[in-house]
Amino acid sequence: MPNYWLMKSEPDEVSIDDLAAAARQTLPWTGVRNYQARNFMRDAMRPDDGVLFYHSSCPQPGVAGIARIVGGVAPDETQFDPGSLYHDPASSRAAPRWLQIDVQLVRKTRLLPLAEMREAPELASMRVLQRGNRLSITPVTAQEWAAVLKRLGG
DNA sequence: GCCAACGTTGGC
DNA sequence: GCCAACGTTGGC
Repeated sequence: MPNYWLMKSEPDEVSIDDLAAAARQTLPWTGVRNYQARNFMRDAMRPDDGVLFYHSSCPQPGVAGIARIVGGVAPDETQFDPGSLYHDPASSRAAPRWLQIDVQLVRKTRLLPLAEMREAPELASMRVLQRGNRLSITPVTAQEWAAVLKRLGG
């Protein structure tokens, strides 16, 4: 049985349209620098898991599309790149600290705004909506997944 | 730009 | 291990 996730991305960096334009509509999810989020990738994410692609830190935050996990985890290449914003000088190829996983577009949807999510009783339990949540990757229950898809119209 | 909330760092 | 200081996230 697949798991479900919500993954935040700043559209200025990687938007749903960037994912749609990528080769095979697939991009490596790089730049995660939080251990809890990393551990989700390492321990719990599996190919074919469902992903709610969420736009954050932008004029219209919310779910912008559906994606899925493809392939397995690998060292996040940006941690080794001194020119990257995500460079981590404390990490090494011998003992990589950060991981990436490939995400493939399933379909772009209408934008489901954060404000609408907050008003929806059936979404009230979503981890991303909990006070103080800052995780860039959060688990989504099967019930929440179904409710979001229903609200997105399919 | 503001600021609440949280995670990390580092001195002790 | 404690905890203050600092940095980051992210909505508004």
